[in-house]
Amino acid sequence: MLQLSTIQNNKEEVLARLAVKNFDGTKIIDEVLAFDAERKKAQASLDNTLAKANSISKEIGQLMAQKKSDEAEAKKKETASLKEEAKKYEDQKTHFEKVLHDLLVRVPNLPHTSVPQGKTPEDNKVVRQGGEEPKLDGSAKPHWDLASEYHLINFEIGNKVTGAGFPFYVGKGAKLQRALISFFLDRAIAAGYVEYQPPLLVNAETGYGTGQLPDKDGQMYFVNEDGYYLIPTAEVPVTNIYRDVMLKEEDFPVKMCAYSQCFRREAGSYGKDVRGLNRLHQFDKVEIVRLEKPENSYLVLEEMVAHVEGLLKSLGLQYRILQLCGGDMSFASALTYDFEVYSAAQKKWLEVSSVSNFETFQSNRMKLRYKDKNGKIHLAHTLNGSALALPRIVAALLENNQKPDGIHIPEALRNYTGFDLISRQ
RNA sequence: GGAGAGAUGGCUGAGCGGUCGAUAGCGGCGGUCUUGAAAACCGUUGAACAGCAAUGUUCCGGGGGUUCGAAUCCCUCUCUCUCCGCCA
Repeated sequence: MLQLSTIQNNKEEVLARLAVKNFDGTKIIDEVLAFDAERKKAQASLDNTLAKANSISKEIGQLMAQKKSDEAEAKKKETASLKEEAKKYEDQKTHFEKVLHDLLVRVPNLPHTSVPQGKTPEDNKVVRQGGEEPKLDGSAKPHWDLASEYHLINFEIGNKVTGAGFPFYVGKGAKLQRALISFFLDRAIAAGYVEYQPPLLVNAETGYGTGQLPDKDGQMYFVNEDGYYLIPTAEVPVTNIYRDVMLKEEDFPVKMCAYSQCFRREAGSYGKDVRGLNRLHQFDKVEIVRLEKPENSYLVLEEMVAHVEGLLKSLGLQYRILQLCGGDMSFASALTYDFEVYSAAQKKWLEVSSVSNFETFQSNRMKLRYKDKNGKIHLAHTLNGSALALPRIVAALLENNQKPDGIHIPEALRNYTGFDLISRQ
């Protein structure tokens, strides 16, 4: 959530930057400012009333100590009207605070000044491209055919046991999953990230902390009985470890990584690009999360991009890095790079990672702060990225490495899989 | 699931319904002493909001209540611990 001071001091700039995300903030920002003024007024009135009541109470205390109970009784009557007044201002204050918060929580983060204007994925900017285009002949098959031909992934039994979007991984398919997870985690750990295994269910407060709520309510699976949400990404539990935490300057950098399964309802996205592994309700992902001082966060973002890029190079996949345009960015992000790998048999680019700097948007919600050397308190910056999401990596690996004798496993993975070829039985 | 105990400042731990934002110890910071360090001694040391400031208000797990006045009494929720039951 944006800081009130940012909105108060730079209203015009805030509106202009929101417009880059195609968000018309004129009405809501005016409301925010108006309600904040009301809130302050109520607070000031309440403070005055309470100050009066407190001083009378003290006098009563002194009178009682001196056994002057008559005078004390007289004083008590004076406070009756103050109590009512205080109650009134208290209610006002609570009301305005709630309204203000509900408004603020609906305003997206400001995009970084470098973010290009745009409405659709076509407006994203290609930053760079790497890897070689896989050479396949006309008989190349998409991964869903390969998956069934080599008995790696079984969508049908997933349909039967749960529903669409919940496949079973089988045999070498399952092993390949495990290999990728271990490979990604080991690379993150080697880069200095501390591994966490987070809970897969979180409470609503946590959902608000990272910005999924209220924006993405309805996209998360919800366990009604206990009020828990299934996590759409490990970012949610891992970043919230630091909710309501006051760090010291020397605690930085904070580098965390986590493997988790991710659950997404994907409501409203049926029909398009959903074949095979392209879009699932449950999938595996290794996430990297960082907390940083504001002055370092954009350097760190580039570092994270380099880390993800290194993974894709190791796997020998052709990839490109996009800077997302305002319209394609998430609610909470200030700057996002997406990674896509080329799927040779489907002849299209598949998103496999998203690396973002949230600046203080999440930390303001979470009260994630640090004290600098002078004891001044600041909000920390939060960043995260997928490193990497498995399903589309698996899709690209299967498709791009299909040869007449089977599917070849990239060198970097062979220590993890224990095999270098998936062949027909 | 049943029974009981508890939640206080960075940590440990006191706290009678009326100068309690809170005793004390540890830790932190500053100083004295020392060539330097340790020890000892002295001082200092929570946060949020409003205000140029003086200052005021709020915060003793969360929420509600009683009272002129609540860390202290009552209700409720959450969490932690102990015992019993169940269990991968």
